[in-house]
Amino acid sequence: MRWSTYFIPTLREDPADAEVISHKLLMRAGMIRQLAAGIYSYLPIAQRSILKIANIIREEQNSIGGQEFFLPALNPAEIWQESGRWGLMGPNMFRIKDRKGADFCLGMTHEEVMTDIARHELRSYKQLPQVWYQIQTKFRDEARPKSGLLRVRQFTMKDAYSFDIDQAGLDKSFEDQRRAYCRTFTRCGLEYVIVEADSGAMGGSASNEFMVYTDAGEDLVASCPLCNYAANLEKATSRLTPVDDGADDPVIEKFATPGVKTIDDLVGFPGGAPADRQIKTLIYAAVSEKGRESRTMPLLALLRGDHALNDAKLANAVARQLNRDGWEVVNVRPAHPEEIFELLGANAGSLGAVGVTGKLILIDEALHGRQNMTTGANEDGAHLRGVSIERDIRPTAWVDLRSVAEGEICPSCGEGALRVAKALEVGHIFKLGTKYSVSMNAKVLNSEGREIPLIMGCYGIGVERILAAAIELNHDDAGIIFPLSIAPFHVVVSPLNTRDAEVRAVAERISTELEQAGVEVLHDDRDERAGVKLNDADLIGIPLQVRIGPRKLKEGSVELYDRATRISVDLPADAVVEAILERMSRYNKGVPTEA
RNA sequence: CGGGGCGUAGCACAGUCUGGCUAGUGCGCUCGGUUUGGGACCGAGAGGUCGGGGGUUCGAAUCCCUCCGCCCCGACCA
Repeated sequence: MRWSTYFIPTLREDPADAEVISHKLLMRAGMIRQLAAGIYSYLPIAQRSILKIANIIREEQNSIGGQEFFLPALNPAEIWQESGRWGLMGPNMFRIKDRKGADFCLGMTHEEVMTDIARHELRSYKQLPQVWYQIQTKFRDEARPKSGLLRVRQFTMKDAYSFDIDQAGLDKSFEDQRRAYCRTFTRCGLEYVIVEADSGAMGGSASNEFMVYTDAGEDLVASCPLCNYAANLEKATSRLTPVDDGADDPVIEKFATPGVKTIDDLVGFPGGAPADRQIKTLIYAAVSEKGRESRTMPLLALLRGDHALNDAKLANAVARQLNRDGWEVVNVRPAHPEEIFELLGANAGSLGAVGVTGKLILIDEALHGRQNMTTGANEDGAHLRGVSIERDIRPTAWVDLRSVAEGEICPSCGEGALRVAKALEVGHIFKLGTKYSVSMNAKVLNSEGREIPLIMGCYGIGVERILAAAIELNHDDAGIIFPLSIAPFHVVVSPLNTRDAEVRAVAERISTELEQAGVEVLHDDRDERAGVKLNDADLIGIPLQVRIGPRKLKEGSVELYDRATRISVDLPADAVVEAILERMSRYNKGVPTEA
């Protein structure tokens, strides 16, 4: 490919509205341009990388028996209504009407379409298992698109679905995918970690996310440096060191606490208590919907005074309590001050659950067995001490509600101090079970002739996120450093002085020979100064570069430059093709084919 | 949806507070010349509904109203 006629509009300066590194470099390298918030055009070299990533994904899916489909992005409302997600997806789903006024949406994912095919075509356990996937554009009307390609409204996703007759089959399909994901991300040059993840309100059991550690990520991952425990903060747990509560079975005593509004206030208040001897009482409101009906229910969430509530854990716990009789919890939000006063007769700062009955009370497991605690008295300016939890509080359910904190002890090995770091989700696999097969009536006959719902798994990979993550992980002050496997080209051939006929001729010859050997070459035949060519080549991150200058060429040599190390070696001009092939094969051998 | 910021040439920005010459600067682009191993130099040019609409004024990029778009923080994110 000749650079002079190829479209790579590089920029010298960072665009004003780019914040994260991958966004700046994708723009500067001439890979993407923005069309609207969270909507990007992929220019030629980005498209080349994306096709390579997609192809690696495809090869690994095919290797575990996956069969590629291409499904409609445009979906009729009916199938989403059937699965119950037409309402659940809320404003995150793009919705349109056709000319007759019928409702359609743009697919955010394809459980519904796949399940629809499965229920029409799969009849017998003999046809199972099936692993179906596609690589398609997905649409999500994100409330806040951001960070270049990391959080967008239109993106490419590989989504796979497995259909099995039983749990053992699902376990195998899941494990196949897990291994295929490991190989996929490794081949793309990403360092990743597999974490335990929240499977969300959508149900399902096992759930693993594939995360890349980067500050550009939006998730938090807790991991143990001593064992292989790693979990999304929405799921992570830890072991706590016991707190000494002092005297057994004390009596409850009310005491005046004028002006005390927070846990901290009470720590410093005479006769108060340390934070880990207090009960934090938070009031939330759960909004549920059933068809067009909507109702709001207040609830109490109780935690140890120094512990932080995890919103995702609370939302899941509330859904488990309230999702029944067709009601679906759609939002769990902090209660408004008026709602709090109406519920407990006091204002935030003096709230507690002692003596509260007939309300939904969720209590964090870390409070098990605790006594002689201090909490609000449901009377402004007053608190209670000597509260023994099992004796004095009647919770609806004990649940895990708190976020683990850095430094707490690993729940798996019991020794390591957990670390918490930002990470980007590039893949997510989980066991769906029968949620969609039941709601959409996708059944097959088992070996006993009985009709049973298909057991499903679903497995997603964000294609552009792999590209962006690769850049977040591999760059320097000169630009992108692409892994060979997903680089737009393998080699840039740079004649450094295009006025020199000999330099031009050698560049032509080397480019042609490389192409004939199957190497993807970008021949920088532009009439530019050497500095421009070298800087552009570094910026777009092509792994290898052949630099041909008049001085060294007089002695018969050219330079082979390695983008990652920025080291170049002089080689005889007629030895460079072989040297490149050797380096490329060494790289390819370095990539494991088994996880 | 709440809070903050921004919108002037392809890109990055100045000018706006305090209304007034022909709306500037750098990069990029075109032409001519010189130059040629880490984003060259000289000269000459092209390129603008100052985000849209409305208003105030003798006069609006600048002041007022309104709408739109984009970025950041938060909420949200099967």
